[in-house]
Amino acid sequence: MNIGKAANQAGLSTKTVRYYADIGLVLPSSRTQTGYRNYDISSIKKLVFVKRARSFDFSIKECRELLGLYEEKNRSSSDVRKIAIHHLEEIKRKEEDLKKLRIELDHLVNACAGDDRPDCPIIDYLS
Amino acid sequence: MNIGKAANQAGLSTKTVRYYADIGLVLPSSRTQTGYRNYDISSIKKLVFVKRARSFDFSIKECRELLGLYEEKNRSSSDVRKIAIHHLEEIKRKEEDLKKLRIELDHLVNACAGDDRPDCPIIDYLS
DNA sequence: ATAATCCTTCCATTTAGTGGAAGGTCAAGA
DNA sequence: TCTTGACCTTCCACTAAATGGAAGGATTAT
Repeated sequence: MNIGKAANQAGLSTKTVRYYADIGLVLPSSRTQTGYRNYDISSIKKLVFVKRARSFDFSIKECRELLGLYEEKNRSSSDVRKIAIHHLEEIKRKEEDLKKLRIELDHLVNACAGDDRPDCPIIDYLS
Repeated sequence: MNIGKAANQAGLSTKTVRYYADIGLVLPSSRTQTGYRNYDISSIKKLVFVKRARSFDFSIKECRELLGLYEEKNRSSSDVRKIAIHHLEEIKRKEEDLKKLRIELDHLVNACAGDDRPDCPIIDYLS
């Protein structure tokens, strides 16, 4: 399968699939004599896997690890879980941070008249 | 004041302060004959302002706008509020996204035994 | 005088792609 | 068979917001 079709199947852009090949994350199964990348079922499954993992905001590095475990049939689920928990903690931290920001910014926005006068609690707070 | 002291006052690294000067966000008030950047009180206040705005996750572009309004004494607070509201919406969206991710990933992590067997709901979900 | 600690500029690196240019390949229709 | 359009290739530049480091000049302290 050409890169275009493969990308389509995986819901990725050709640019992204080429990028994943460049960084050795998901290699095409082969190349044609004229240099076109070929993707077989197995490699497309890997593209889909990465696409899903990325949608969970796993980094490329983590995707690489998960993909390794995905392929390793005698893996330990604890290894997968470890990566997921670490990422989950990261997500929780970010969520907390955003929540704090949101609450504080919400206060400021509510305190601001938002009219044509210059007085502004938002500016005051930042000053 | 030298860049080192200025950065210290503002709670930023010299690298960052130099970067802000490079991109024209906060320029030093002058230069010595030998090329050292000078920061006066006013420019240090701007550094602090940017530092606080950045801590709210305002982008550099937004910081530039806010800084402009900060300096414009006959501003309308509505202009400030507009920027803040826009940013607030962005934060809310990100927070929502993270929440969804967190809940879903939490389910997966809980469903995973995390032992030495290969069976793994996390891998299954991504496959 | 010299050493330590500043400061300068410039270049590379980070993340995860995206955009575009220049040019080769392939399949279909006239 | 030729051409046209839609593929594909590689390579380079750009994004955001810094950060790290190298090479070398300036200042301060001993």
